[in-house]
Amino acid sequence: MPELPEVETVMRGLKPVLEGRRLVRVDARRADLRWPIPADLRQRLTGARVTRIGRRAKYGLIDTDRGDTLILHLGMSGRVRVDPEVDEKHDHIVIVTDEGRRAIFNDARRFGSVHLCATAAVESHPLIAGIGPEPLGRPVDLAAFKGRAAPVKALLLDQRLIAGLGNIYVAEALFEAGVRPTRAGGKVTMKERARLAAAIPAVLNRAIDKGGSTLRDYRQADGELGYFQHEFKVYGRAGEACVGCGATIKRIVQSGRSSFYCPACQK
DNA sequence: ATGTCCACCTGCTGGC
DNA sequence: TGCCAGCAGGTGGACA
Repeated sequence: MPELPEVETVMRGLKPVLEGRRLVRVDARRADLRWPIPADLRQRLTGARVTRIGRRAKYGLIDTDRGDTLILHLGMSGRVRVDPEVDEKHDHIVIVTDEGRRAIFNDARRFGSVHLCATAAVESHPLIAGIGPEPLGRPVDLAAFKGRAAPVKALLLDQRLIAGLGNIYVAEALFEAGVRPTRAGGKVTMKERARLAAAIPAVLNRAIDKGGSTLRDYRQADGELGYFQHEFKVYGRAGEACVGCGATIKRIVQSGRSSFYCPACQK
């Protein structure tokens, strides 16, 4: 589920559950996900009060009054359930607050991760230090495309250039900008870059808005992909008619991953 | 530096 | 509760 909008949705869902609350129990039910789960997770978090819920790129951030930040990555299949009625396979981390509310991190494929880091050092954490600027709340800068031979799809997926895009929203943003995923970054014109710079936050914000409304409806922090999927214009729609022109959406494989685009609308 | 590929892991779907 | 191939939202690290 997890590109920027899904992570944002999950963290927004956790905010009313965790923020300001004291954690009375934090358990890890296995020793590692993608990376080892900190052995002192329980010790450092039990009894701490959550001061802030945030996000950086696709990382969820939970700050505590002890100066620690829990850094959470959802990987490919990570989900968070709030106050679930039943346990599920792959429930790895359980957080219980002083109000008795529970947040459970479930990740079947275990590509997700959990780290603990001093709050003041989050931006210099090895996994976060190299990440590029956030695409929301400030202009997206695509100057780094200059001179690059790699396909624009690969550049947009590179978290060092822009934070938060994944396979789905890259496809959607490229469609909205009318640019084919195969174009070399350096050959994307200034005009196209400007369209892309506008399309990226637009697509992400629409997805967040959808997630938010679903979140309110279901009172869940479960960022399950599904909110926005009915609004995808190209992703997963190979063989279907383009919503813009009726041409058939194509699927190609770039560096082992699916790309979808309209051969007529995207140049 | 840049571009490309692989590995990590489980679950689901569709074809046979 | 059939089997197998192919697919899936990420990304660090190893290569040329």
